[in-house]
Amino acid sequence: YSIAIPPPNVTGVLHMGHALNGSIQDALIRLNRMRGRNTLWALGTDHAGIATQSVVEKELRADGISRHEIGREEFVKRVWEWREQYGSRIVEQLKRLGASCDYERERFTLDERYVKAVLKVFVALHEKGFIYRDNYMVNWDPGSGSAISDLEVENREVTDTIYSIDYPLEGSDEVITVATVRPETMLADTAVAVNPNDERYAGLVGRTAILPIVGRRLPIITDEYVDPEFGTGALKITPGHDVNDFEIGRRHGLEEISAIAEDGTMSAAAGEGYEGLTVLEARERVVAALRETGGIRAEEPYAHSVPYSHRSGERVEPLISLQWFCRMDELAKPAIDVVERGEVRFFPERWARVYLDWMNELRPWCVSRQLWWGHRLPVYYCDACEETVVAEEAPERCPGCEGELRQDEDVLDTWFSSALWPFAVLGWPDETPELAAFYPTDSLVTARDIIFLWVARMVMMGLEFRGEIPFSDVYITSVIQAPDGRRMSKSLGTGIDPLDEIDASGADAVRFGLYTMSSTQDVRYSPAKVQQGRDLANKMWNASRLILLNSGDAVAAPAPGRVEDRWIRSRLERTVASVTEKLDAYDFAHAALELYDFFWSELCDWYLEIVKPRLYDGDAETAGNLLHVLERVLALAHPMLPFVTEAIWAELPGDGERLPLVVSAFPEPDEQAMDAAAEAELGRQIDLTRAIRRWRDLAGVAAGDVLAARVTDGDRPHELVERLARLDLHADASGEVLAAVGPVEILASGGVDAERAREGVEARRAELRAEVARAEGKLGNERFVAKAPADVVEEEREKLARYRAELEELA
RNA sequence: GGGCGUUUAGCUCAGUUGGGAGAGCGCCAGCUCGACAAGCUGGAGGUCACUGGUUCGAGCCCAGUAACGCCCACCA
Repeated sequence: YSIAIPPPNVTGVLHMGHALNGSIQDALIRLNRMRGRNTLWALGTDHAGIATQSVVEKELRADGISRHEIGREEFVKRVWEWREQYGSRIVEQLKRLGASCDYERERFTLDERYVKAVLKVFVALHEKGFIYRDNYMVNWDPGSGSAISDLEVENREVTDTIYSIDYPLEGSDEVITVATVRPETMLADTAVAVNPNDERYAGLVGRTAILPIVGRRLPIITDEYVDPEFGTGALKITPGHDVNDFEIGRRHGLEEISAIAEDGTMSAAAGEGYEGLTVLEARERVVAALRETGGIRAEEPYAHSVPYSHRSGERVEPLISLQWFCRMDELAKPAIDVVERGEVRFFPERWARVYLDWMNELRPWCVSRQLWWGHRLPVYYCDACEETVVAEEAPERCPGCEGELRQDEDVLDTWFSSALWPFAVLGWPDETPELAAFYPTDSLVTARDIIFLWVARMVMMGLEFRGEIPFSDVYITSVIQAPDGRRMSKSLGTGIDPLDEIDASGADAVRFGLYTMSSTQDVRYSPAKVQQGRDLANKMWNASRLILLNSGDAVAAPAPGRVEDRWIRSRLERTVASVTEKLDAYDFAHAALELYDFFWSELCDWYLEIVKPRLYDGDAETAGNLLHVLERVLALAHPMLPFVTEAIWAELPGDGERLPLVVSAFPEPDEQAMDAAAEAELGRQIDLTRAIRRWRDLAGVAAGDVLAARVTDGDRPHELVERLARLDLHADASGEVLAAVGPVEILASGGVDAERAREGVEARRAELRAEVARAEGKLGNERFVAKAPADVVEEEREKLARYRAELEELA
């Protein structure tokens, strides 16, 4: 059984997402390890190209140094130093959570062997023709000075001014009006397009417009892309700076002018008076120039979505750039199949649809980044003969002309290396024993925001390079929001540090809280659930102390005799079965809550209270039964609450051969111990106890008072009722009967206010009458009796009989 | 523009195949009962967003409406 951890960034610090994710993976790993499976939780960190480079760059800048001053080699050296110093922070933090990763085998995506894997994949995909170099429109992030992929772009709603601009027609006084929110891009316009079916412009097609300011002649062309309903129905075409215009330009063979340079300023192609200006300055100047000539017909505010870099937060500049791309269509096909066939399953299921919808629309992936920190492309150019060599090992000389070779400056997108994680973390491309034993992995536990960035690409690469799926289950965790429902974020000040929570309440408490919060939807962080976990851990400790301090020399052994002993074991085994089932189904919330209910209510509130007197008397059978239950419930709880269970486990009696709980056996539900009769019998005693307690409260009987009572018929209540409901069944049985609760008649005695008792009884009678009326109404409905299933009707009749009986008894 | 999710007790959330609405916290009342006040006992509190439909019966199924949230998308 294996899990490859989603490798945290080396720059990362543990946040609530990691804590949830780690708690879940750890429960799965511990569960399967205890089941005796050969288990690996592979650990490692991600070099995180842009993030890490920015952190180190920022540090340098604080010292007044730019990375360009010290050069690439020195800069990369500094990043490695940074990584040596801080890179293991998050790993240490995972330990505090109790994550039982394989810390001995920690990997890093820039390890020597990992680099080998990345280069091998790049070269192989290049040989297949999937990876190629092209001059193409990319998302340029001026913040990081690099191209980024479509997935690293986020669209934000922005209100800009939309300008309607008149382009004069050549040889006429007429104009054609186009609209734009980016007037500065007109400097690179090379056409005007209209819809082929737009009759308004039919006469203009084939004529020429004159680009204001610049004076360039623009052909008026037709393209289906243009929406005649939108604006004037005429569209200025800027193939160099707009994705759609680029496509249209390629369709029509238009000139591609790059008026904006990669540094975010206007290039020489923008023309005199514009070169060197920032985009915004250029915009102002273009608008001013147009105003002067009356070229602006209208300007109005316009809300639209604009691409921003997910990394740097700067506005993305679409521009044409020479980059390396990876064609995805053929890689996607098998990756679609395995999800459609259910070989890779998503939990919750609906994410499979999201995955498939995206996979069916895959466009080429821009994999090159203009950074220094990362896997440098294994691509070598010969300036002498223009040969390009793609090879894992750098060749000495150009194979064509023996000339000098120059390695490509770019590095790969970080997600390119992460895509190999499930097999590269196990040592691929070497055929290691780990790879043989643990690939494919079992569960991938991750957040939904990287389904495309990471999950999909791992499936594609796993199938391409191992011929096998990388994992069979993908569990998508909830997103944990701040308690007020906002995003948890550092900048908003809404973040909650899991380490602070661990300090305050303990790792088990935080884990329990996170399990109960986990859901199929987003949830708000609930400090109360963490407290519930802290209380449970505390309860486990105290209950264990009670048992261990009073068990003498007893050894764990199920006691056969008493109904309550059989009852608790039956409840235990059902809990074992149910909690296990929930864990296997990734239903951690119910697993945790069912454990809580069993331990708190059934074991502590009822069973311990029932057996206390015998335990104090040194009854070995009772102590043995308790130890038996305790051992099993500790083992059951261990995957979720490792610390407190292990600590108690160490205190259990034994001959010193007891293994640590972490490597002890996980309990299998024992069908033999499930005892419906015992459960029914004790259920009756508990109901009766609670009914009498309720009566006492209604009647205002002081908590400490023992009530005189007697039993009316042969159905004698168990002695536990007498004690837990504080009755004296051996008192003088001749007093006035104040009330009958089931088979128990409560007699008048000094401490009871008879009048108030009557009120209490009357309140209960009113409840019962309402229930009787409800049941009678239902059974009086002929159609219900005729159409409802027989067992439902029968059940209703039994209820009615029961309520009538109690109503009569309650004199 | 398309898709997905959510709407249940004051708060945060559960509610399996339709068959008398649940938990934790909070609230009220009462408890030094030899593990635990981070505890024990009892209790109050809900036209399950809205409208219509199917059904003997709907929190659950169907259709629609509203609000909130998320994802995807090239409309100047």
